[in-house]
Amino acid sequence: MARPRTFDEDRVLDTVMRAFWENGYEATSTRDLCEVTGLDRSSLYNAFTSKGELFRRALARYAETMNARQAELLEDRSRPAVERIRVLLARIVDDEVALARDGRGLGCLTVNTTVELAGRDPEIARMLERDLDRRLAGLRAVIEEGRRDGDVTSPRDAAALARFLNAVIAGIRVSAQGGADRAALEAVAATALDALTR
Amino acid sequence: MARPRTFDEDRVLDTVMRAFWENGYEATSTRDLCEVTGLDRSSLYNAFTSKGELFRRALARYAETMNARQAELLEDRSRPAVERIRVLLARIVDDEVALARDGRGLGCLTVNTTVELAGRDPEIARMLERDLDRRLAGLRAVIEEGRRDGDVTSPRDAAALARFLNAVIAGIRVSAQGGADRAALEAVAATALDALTR
DNA sequence: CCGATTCTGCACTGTTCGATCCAAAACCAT
DNA sequence: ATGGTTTTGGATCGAACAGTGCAGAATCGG
Repeated sequence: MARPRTFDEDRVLDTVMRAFWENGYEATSTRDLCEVTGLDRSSLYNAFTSKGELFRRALARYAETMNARQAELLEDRSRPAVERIRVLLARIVDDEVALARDGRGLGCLTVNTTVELAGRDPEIARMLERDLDRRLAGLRAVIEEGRRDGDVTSPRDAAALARFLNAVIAGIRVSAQGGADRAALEAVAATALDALTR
Repeated sequence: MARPRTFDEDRVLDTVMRAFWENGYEATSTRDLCEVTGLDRSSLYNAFTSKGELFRRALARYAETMNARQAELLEDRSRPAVERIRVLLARIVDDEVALARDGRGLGCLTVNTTVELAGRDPEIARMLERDLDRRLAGLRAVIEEGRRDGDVTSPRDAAALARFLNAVIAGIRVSAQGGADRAALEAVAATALDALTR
């Protein structure tokens, strides 16, 4: 063994993730990353090999964290299934409002990355696709549960409704980045629920 | 008068717009723009002053074109109002499927720009906001019409439903960029309509 | 305390970036 | 044709980019 790291890898990843989240991949330079982490470029490259790899690590961590939070909420048996969906949407709205800067939400790193990179980076596209599949599966499970409870009255199949919810969530995120205020975002969320409980 | 342009300004703007649309603002270099337009950098700068200005011109043209297409459709009195909304969503799905490359949609330049630039470029944010207001107004008008016809049965106010539709459209666009196929996009569109006609 | 190993700071690489300069070519009105 | 004006291509600018090499500092097992 030899000289140990002076930084915590996960803490650095969180900081880096935030920078990419706020400004996107292309607009964030390795210098920017040094500035926000307080590390030198050597240390960064020594630990993460390249800007692209660092981004992939940060994206993976983001997806992991967010998916865990969502799963925890969606699998909470103490609430009816439809109520869990309502709370999920409410939390997304809350997050967008809370993280807003200059009246604009931050959006979601996976949505932002889908828009910026999925079309020209196959590896990123693959990561996003796996994450999407997991999220859709989680949503579908809750929707089926809600249907058994009698709360989800829409005749559409659960996969379609899951797709719909996922699209609405992306739409809420983009709307927040476009400057929509809390009331507008809540209206979108409430209307989306109407489609499930019609 | 003196030597005239050898290129058509609008044709160049269309080509440039397409490049920005496909790869984003940051990832498109002025060299790339020269390549796709066949022009030299001098000509580009002489006609459009800067990369940023060129982008703004291309974005304005995109928003103008798209808004005109949408307005034409939404104001078509030969169809019931709700039917017009259905056709609008169908066209968006069609476009995403038609313009797809490697199984991924192109998305929408205004959505892409909202995600990439709205948070850190106030002038772009202003442009997008004006465009959004116009689109929301158009949607609201059709929704109110549909309500008078008795087809829009949702009790939510028209502004909220317009916000909802706009968010769903963005969600469809992002989903297409994420690799969703035609069936998935159509499911999202159909489910969204359920919320208006519940 | 020492030797092996790893990390860190700084200088530096070559490349590409957006943007500019200038001379030559092209055009129009007269 | 000629003069005035604009466009065009090519060279070039300084700055910023992602990434590297290296010397020395730091830390471990022994």
